[in-house]
Amino acid sequence: MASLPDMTSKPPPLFPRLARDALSQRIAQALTEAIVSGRLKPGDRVSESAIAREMGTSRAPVREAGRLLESAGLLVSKANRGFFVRTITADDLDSIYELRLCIEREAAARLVRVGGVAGVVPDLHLQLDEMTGRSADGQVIHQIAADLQFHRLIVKNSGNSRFLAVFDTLASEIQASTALIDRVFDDPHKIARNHLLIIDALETGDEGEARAAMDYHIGVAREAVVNHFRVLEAGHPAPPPRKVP
Amino acid sequence: MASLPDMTSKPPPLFPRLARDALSQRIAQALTEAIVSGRLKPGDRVSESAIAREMGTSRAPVREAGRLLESAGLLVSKANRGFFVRTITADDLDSIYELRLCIEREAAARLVRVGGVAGVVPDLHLQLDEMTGRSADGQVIHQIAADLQFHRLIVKNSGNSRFLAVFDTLASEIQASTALIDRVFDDPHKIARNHLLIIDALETGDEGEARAAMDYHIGVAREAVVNHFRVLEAGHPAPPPRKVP
DNA sequence: TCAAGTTAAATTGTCGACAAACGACAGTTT
DNA sequence: AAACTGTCGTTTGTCGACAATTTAACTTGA
Repeated sequence: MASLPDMTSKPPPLFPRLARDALSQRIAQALTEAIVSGRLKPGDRVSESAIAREMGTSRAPVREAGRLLESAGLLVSKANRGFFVRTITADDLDSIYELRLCIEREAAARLVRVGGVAGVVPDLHLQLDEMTGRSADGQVIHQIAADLQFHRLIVKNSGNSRFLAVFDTLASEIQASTALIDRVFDDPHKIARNHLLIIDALETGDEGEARAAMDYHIGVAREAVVNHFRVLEAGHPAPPPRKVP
Repeated sequence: MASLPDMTSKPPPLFPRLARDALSQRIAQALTEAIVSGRLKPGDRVSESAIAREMGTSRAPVREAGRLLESAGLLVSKANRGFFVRTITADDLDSIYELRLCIEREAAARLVRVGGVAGVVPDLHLQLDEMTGRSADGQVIHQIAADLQFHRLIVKNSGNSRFLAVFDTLASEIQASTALIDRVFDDPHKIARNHLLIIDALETGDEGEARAAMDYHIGVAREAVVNHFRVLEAGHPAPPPRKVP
């Protein structure tokens, strides 16, 4: 369905009508890219005027982009001080993973309940290939992105839009925080095998199985990531904020 | 515990830091009040210029307030069209309550786990009094607010800051949607009794008991509210948007 | 009468400018 | 020497104005 050409509206949406408002969004995207890639580090100041100067726009759209990323959890704003890249502690990450666990556990169960498993399994396999492919060329960031995308597919197809909204927020925070990590935790093929277990659990058609698989999978990731950050914090007790354009 | 004076931090926050940025926030608060009180109805347009004219400010802070409420889920923005009061469907509410269930179930269990029950029970009883008091004078809106506040206390003291962040978003959406309701679902004293059951469960010190109590309590509310909205939707298939200053 | 095309009004997106607020540094006092 | 106070430069919060877009109102034609 939804594949028939729509005769009622204009013929070709050839060029995706780029709304004027897109300016804020493009700025937001550029900032996001800078954060998840690690060019902007936690605690760094994000100056409205500096960004505006660099990008050749006024401060207004930069401000909007900042607010956008603030609600996405990538930036924080101090009154009369401006925006700063959010500093994420190990405790924060633990809270994030605990919430993520609640969401994804239910999402997996819900996906089974509404009978949407068969529809997503092919996409899940595709995403898995992407994941192992990315890890081959040492692109840790892209590998993590593909990993999150795998989980996102499950959440999205669970049918609860709020689950997806929360997941997206958490995912961007996780992606941003893992920008500091330069090594993979596990052998890529082992990770792929773990994800296969999730698919298997989904295909049993048992809600309890699906929940349990998610519980285990995310629990493992949680422990690994949080521990990694705890030792990082032990080494860098208070990283001094850098001034970045 | 948590009752000893904290010697490590500054003594008293004697004067509460009043930031200049408060302007946007005051506008946001005024808009929120208008929405939850029902003066602004779902689908209504919220014009930047009109609001700015009325409040005697420029459009910039109004815009910020709009973005703030957008991330809070009270408004939606269409490109080049401005802000509109979010229309919430029965399905939306069902999704919201399902998410709320996930959060609060874990929050209750977590509260028990970290041993914070004794610290909040007195506050919970105070909030319960507030709730029954409000319902006496027919202030349904305030009663619902007090109800949400009760639940918020539990979430807040659970110790996971993300739980609270999500809950606050959901709470404001619930509060806004229930602005359309003009009658109480249940006898106030029955509601109070139901909340007492939650307190009892928390005091058993058993995580499973706490979870189960929340499951039941929120499940009942979910069914009542969602059903109420389904019949509302049957009557008002597509309420036409009103133009409001 | 209704439909489509055209014009006018209103509203948003963006811009540059101004004043208040903050952080830093220096000077003064105890 | 330490702490407080005053000044200075930088950055944000806010403002009014302009350009682009949408909405409506109006005209025209079948």
